[in-house]
Amino acid sequence: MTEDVFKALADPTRRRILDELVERDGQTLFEICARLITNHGLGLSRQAISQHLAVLEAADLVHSRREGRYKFHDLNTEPLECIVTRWLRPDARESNP
Amino acid sequence: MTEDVFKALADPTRRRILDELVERDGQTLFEICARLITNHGLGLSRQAISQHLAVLEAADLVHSRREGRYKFHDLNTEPLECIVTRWLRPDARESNP
DNA sequence: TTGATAGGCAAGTGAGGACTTGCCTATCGT
DNA sequence: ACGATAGGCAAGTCCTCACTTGCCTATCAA
Repeated sequence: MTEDVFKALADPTRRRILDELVERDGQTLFEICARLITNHGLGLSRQAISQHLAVLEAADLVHSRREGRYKFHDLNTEPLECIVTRWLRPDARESNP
Repeated sequence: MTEDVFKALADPTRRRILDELVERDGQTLFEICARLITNHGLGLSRQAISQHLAVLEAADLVHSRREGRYKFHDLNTEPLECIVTRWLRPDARESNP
């Protein structure tokens, strides 16, 4: 489960997708493709982005809702929190009361 | 630079190494090999662990200091912080005053 | 109903990365 | 000096994964 989060974040393109979703939730596949090409110069096929979104969904970093022929994608940052807490030292560091 | 952090965290074995270092700093290569096999059943070659440590060092997640014929490895959790903050929404969430 | 739009499924290709194996260097104890 | 210990370098294998290509399904507008 949390293993998938690390794999999902390993790819640069997937991180760019999260960058786009953090600016605006509810984007469709085509919108993400367009924004990746205009904002980052990433000229990838639609199918490539679709597969990336599937990986992000499997990692629970992206939630999707289908409406008609559109499928909207929302960012979910919750799985990111356990990444840092995993390697926090038990001994008091800077921000421990 | 921060790109290397994601790549470093992508591998399960490297995450186990960080798990061992968070329990005790200053372990040598052989100590890490031994602990991986006893605590996690990971029977990898010494060279494999050495290469993993090199990746972790390149990502600045591990600092190393050489003393005589020993090389001690210390954990550095600092690069982990920017991972989560990258996708934090500007709009106030739960922990925003 | 027809055409256009939004998305999905499946197989194939190519490159990067994890791991091994073999050999070499450096430091310590006796 | 010698053997033992701790670690490094380099080439080779194998497999995962990112990406493409081709074709198929579903919804909307005219």
